[in-house]
Amino acid sequence: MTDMISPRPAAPPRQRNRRGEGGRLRDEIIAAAMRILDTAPASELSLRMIAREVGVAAPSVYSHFKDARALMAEIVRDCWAQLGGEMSEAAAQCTAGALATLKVQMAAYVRYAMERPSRYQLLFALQPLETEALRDLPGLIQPAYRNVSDSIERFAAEGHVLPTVDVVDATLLTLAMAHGRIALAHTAPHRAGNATAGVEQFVLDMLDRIFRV
Amino acid sequence: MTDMISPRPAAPPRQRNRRGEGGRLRDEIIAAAMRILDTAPASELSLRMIAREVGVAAPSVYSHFKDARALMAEIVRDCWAQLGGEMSEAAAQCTAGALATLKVQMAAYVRYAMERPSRYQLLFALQPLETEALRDLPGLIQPAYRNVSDSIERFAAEGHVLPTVDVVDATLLTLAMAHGRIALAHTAPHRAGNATAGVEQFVLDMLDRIFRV
DNA sequence: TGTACATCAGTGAACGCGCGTTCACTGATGTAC
DNA sequence: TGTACATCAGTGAACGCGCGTTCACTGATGTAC
Repeated sequence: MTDMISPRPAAPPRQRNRRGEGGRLRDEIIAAAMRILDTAPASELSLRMIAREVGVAAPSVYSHFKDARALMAEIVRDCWAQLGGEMSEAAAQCTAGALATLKVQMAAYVRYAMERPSRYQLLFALQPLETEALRDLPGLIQPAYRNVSDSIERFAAEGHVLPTVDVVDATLLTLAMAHGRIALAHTAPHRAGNATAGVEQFVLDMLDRIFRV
Repeated sequence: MTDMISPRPAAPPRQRNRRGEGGRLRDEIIAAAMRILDTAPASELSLRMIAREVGVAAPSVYSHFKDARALMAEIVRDCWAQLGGEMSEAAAQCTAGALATLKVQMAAYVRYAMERPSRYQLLFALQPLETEALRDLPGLIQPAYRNVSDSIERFAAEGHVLPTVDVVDATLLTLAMAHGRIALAHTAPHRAGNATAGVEQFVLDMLDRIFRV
């Protein structure tokens, strides 16, 4: 009964790209991976599964990615970019002070993590890949990290005293607190307070308390 | 070069248990799993690998565990118990106030997570298992959770005002902060401050600031 | 305008791997008589 | 004290699965003449 999870429906028949447009497949592959992550756990993602979702034979992937690892690395990269992008977008809408901006950014962070759990989990599952393709990890995290540290720096510039010795520590505290709370929610999704709204509320409350105005 | 990770050495020849002592194998299996987790990532743990480490044929495992899932669940269970146990042990040594006890407990938590990263990661990797064998998850986390919430309750009883609305939230904040910081360290192990001592320092500092005396 | 041809996008079959699981079995060891 | 036998601890071979990867290939399409 528990195992009667619906198998992925077969991809619709696909017509091949026109002559100089083979590059489109690359985008289709990434898009298919994202689609899979919307309904399956990150651990199920595989080259063959992605090829199936696109509606293409497995070897076709090799025209666009060196190997499975490179493909996965690219997907991770894109997820980090999405997360950073959504945080920046949220910040851009916010004209209030630094703390308000930080809260808006972190609300976007929480929503990404809670609404696309598999994508979010992939961000921290890169151990097996790390060895080569993701040497530039710091660069990947950068967009998300920067969103937070910029706001905190602005917060300090507004004349507030930080709850930590420096901006780096305050940034780590902010991200650690949010990531930790999210991980607990993901581990026990049905507990009270572990839905998106509850986690978002928790994180925003904590930001208020940590950076008490 | 990167892939030249030493393969696990073959297990020494094993002599079978005596007549009524077949049950010993069960313990050997769990012990072997723990040994594997000392050097391999949690994702590599498998029934066959464990059997190999014990020095026994794969089917032998089935005399003691219903299937691979039940085996994995038992391992997770044991890891939670270890973590809770080490926290309690640390607390027992501490005769000072509630905050000092909490710090000692969380220091034990951080050390477990940093020194046995694969075991720690297994604690939060139970998604695939969760469906049945780990319905009692709250019960598993309990020992670790209880350590923290008991100390915080004592802290409040000492007359201090909590930094959150209630004990539950303060417990979540404490665990989320620590877990999040640890996860960041695990994701980028070679960054400055991400060694055991750095993470422990961070967590203890934050506890001081969160529960500022 | 028609045709030969190079190129491009993608295929199908096969490989070896490690996995979980099943099955019929083996051989040592303790026990009953 | 000796022997037949049941039981127990564990085995070996085989299964199907999905995976990543390789290889030689096919067939449509645009281009050159």
